[in-house]
Amino acid sequence: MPRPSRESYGDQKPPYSYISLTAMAIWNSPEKMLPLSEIYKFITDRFPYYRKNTQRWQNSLRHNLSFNDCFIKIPRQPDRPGKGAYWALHPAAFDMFVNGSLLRRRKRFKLLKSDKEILENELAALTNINRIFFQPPPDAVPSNPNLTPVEPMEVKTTTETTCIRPKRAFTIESLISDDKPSNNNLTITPVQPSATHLIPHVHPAWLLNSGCYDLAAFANPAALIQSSQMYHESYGLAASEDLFRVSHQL
DNA sequence: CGCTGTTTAGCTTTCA
DNA sequence: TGAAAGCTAAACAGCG
Repeated sequence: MPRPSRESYGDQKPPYSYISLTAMAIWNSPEKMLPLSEIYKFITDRFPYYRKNTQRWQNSLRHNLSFNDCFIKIPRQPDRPGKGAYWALHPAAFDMFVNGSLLRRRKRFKLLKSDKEILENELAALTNINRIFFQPPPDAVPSNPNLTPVEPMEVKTTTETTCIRPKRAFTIESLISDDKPSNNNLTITPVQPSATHLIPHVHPAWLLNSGCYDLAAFANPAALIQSSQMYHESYGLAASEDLFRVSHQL
């Protein structure tokens, strides 16, 4: 018997957790990140059940976003004013769900404290980069002696940066195979950041979803581009297509 | 002021 | 049956 499609639940509550629904919404977005209001919209558009009692489930959903490390809050870029941040999926949270199912997760995705600190540090660095690159050119705004120029914050760099791509998501293979090191890991060596090396307008979610955790890679455009290309060729598109297919089958 | 985000608490459900 | 996962409620702070 064919399984019901997502749209066939009608007023019945869909068998997805809030985490699954949120992950679906984020993955269906072109940029793989959404503001809270768009996550609400995705869910209410597809699941009529959630068009009522909005206060209740939206509160639960916000709780899940804050509580679970699998969701990353990404500050808005200055050219995208609005309320609230963007939310993305942590790249290491790909294989949370049992047998590729969005019904129940294998285990809670929890970052180690050290990893969490690294991530926060990197997001702070990105916010700083955005501030620098989205600052209007000096000749575009009348000089105002009351404004303090933005001083670039020091971006921590390492001599070696490892970009860890997630295992191919939602396959039995990914669930049963070891996390043994492989050539899936790309080692790049960033150079010291400078104004000419930094890439403007690269969004945090793009970087995070490309599996590159260390934003020092910003300092080496060639490595960043190479990393991105390899990711998309071997994993990125396939992984997102898998999730998209799964979320449509259920 | 309403929305967003965080946190705590208590309960139910599911799984090993 | 205990632990983990999930759901709900609520209080509160910050921000646009």
